[in-house]
Amino acid sequence: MRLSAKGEYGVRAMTILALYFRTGPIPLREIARRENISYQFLEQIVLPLRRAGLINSVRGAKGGYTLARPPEQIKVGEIVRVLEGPIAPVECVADGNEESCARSPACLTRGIWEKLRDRMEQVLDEITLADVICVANDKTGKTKIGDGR
Amino acid sequence: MRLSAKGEYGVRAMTILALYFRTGPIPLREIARRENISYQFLEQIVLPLRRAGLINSVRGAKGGYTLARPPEQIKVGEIVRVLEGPIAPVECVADGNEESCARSPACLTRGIWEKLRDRMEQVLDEITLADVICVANDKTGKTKIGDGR
DNA sequence: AAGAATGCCGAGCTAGTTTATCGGGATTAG
DNA sequence: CTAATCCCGATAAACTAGCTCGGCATTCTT
Repeated sequence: MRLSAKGEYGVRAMTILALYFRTGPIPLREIARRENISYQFLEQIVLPLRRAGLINSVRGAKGGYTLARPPEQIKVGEIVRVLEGPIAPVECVADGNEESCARSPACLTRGIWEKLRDRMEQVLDEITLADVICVANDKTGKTKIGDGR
Repeated sequence: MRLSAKGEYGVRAMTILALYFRTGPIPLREIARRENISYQFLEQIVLPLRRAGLINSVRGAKGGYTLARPPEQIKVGEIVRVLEGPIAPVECVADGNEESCARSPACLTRGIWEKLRDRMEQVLDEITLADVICVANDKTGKTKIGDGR
């Protein structure tokens, strides 16, 4: 039940971009250094993020990456879906798999995974990058993320 | 964000055992056949379940496995934890890892994963095997599992 | 007592995935 | 022109998931 490093690194990288949203493009090397991630691995991670339209790139010297939208408008769930595929504990409840499992006409366990999937999506889609970096400004440090409902 | 086949098969197998809870021990071959799982792979799955005390075994001819407790007293979360390890989207929020991440004194993303972990545990620990097989008896078929709050 | 049905268990194996690394090209600021 | 940066396909190393094998131990049935 784990995220891969790709997903984890991706969310961390997007968080850095959110912190510097108004500061102009941030180069990948900077992010790699700060988050202690292999630069070349990080390249592979931002590629799909850019293709998915979550970030923009500026080429050449003084170039780098910026969020394509303000932090309040980027949900963690979006990032995770781009890097990890559909959020689902088992394959048969991913995407638009509306039919029941092939193997069993009435799969008893399906309901478990549907419910788990829904709750996972709910959590990840209610937290935006703004929520994540908000904790950084809040010096109490105890604030629960995403509790503003 | 997927369960491994081990976890999925394990929950399916336990569901079968729940269905036949009062019928005496069910042999593994029977479960393997019904659920279309490799018998020898299933052997490896029930081994940790037995060691964890979730099921009992009866050796010899007419032997097999039974739930160690009635279905109402076995949570899906227990099964998943035995087969997949701690329920946590990233390693650093698994188990009793109370300290923040080693790499960053104040990891901004940690809160996301803690919240996701808590919700996942909540779902899996509120569904018992009795809830799962209950749907089998309820012929409306539309009943949401675990909605009895 | 024999034989069949079962559980118990360590070892190995294969294909795929994950996590990088390499090498080089394209673009742009200064 | 040069350094900094993004772009991107190919490859490699390590790991893991998902089985498979072989054989022993126990118990029921005949």
